[in-house]
Amino acid sequence: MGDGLRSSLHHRGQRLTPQRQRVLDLFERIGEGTHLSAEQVHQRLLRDQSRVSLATVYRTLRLLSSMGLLQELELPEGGRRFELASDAHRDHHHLVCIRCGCTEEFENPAVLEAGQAAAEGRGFRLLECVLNVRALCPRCAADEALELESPG
Amino acid sequence: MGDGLRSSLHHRGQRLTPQRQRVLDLFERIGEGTHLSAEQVHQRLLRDQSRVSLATVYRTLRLLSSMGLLQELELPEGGRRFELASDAHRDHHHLVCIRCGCTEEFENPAVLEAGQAAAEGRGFRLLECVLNVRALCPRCAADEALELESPG
DNA sequence: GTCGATGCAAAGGCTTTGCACAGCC
DNA sequence: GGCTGTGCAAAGCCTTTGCATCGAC
Repeated sequence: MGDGLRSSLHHRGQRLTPQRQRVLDLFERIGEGTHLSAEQVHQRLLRDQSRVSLATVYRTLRLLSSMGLLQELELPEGGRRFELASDAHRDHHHLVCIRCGCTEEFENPAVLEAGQAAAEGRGFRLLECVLNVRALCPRCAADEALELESPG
Repeated sequence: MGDGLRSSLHHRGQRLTPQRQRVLDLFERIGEGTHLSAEQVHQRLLRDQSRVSLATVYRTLRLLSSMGLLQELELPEGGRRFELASDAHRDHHHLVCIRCGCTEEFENPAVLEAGQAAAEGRGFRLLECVLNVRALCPRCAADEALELESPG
């Protein structure tokens, strides 16, 4: 545990520090489906008695993303968020409620195929294929229907 | 021209101002495939002798997006950008070069179907379905290959 | 004439950066 | 021991907001 990270870093002439280890540990502990902002990562580490400065959290999130260990979500609402990017979990997509912010994940090979077709047809080399479905979750859809009946 | 916008605004108790007209005009003039940031909108309007403050540009972009006349892109790199959201142009997707930022658009009904299936399966009400494909364009892929051969 | 919209400048949030010191290799 | 990484605070960027004035209806 941690040696994979260590050697990946060494290949790049970089070092394994306790801070980097703690950030990656956190994401591994909370599992694949959870999306955290830099601020949330910072808060959780403080709660765990792991003192890491916010600046280092930002630097580490960028580093781990560039190494492919984390993945940045492309959801404009609510700022940048990151999640673990495990192989088993790659090419999954997000269903986001625009009202309460809750997210569900799903997979569908047709999406990757569509991205590949588009990239190949234009001579692009595909790197990543991200589908975001914005929607209302069942609860928020019900709430909204109520508000339309009796506004105010 | 402009009366559709006027009556849409009046329905909401809002007014058609020259500034709002100018922003929408700009997007209609440049066509569907072009994505502009708030700053770029501001610059173009200045160039056209249409004096609109940057604050108003921001307010207007948000307004027109909430009315469904513009659509915000979800590309983290390079800040928020907007494009015209015509019916004929809905449900198109973006192929983005992460190196030079150039974008291509494409359509593929399989993407919308995937989004609909995910939403329906979980009881969500689908609003929008956005696929972003990150890739290297032919030129940047070639440049990168060269750099790997002879770094520095 | 009223009430919403604009322009300006200041404030705000989030993120990055400069620098001295700490600590990994 | 050298050189990368950290922490802190300051700066930076993009966006929003308060307020007086303007102008659409």
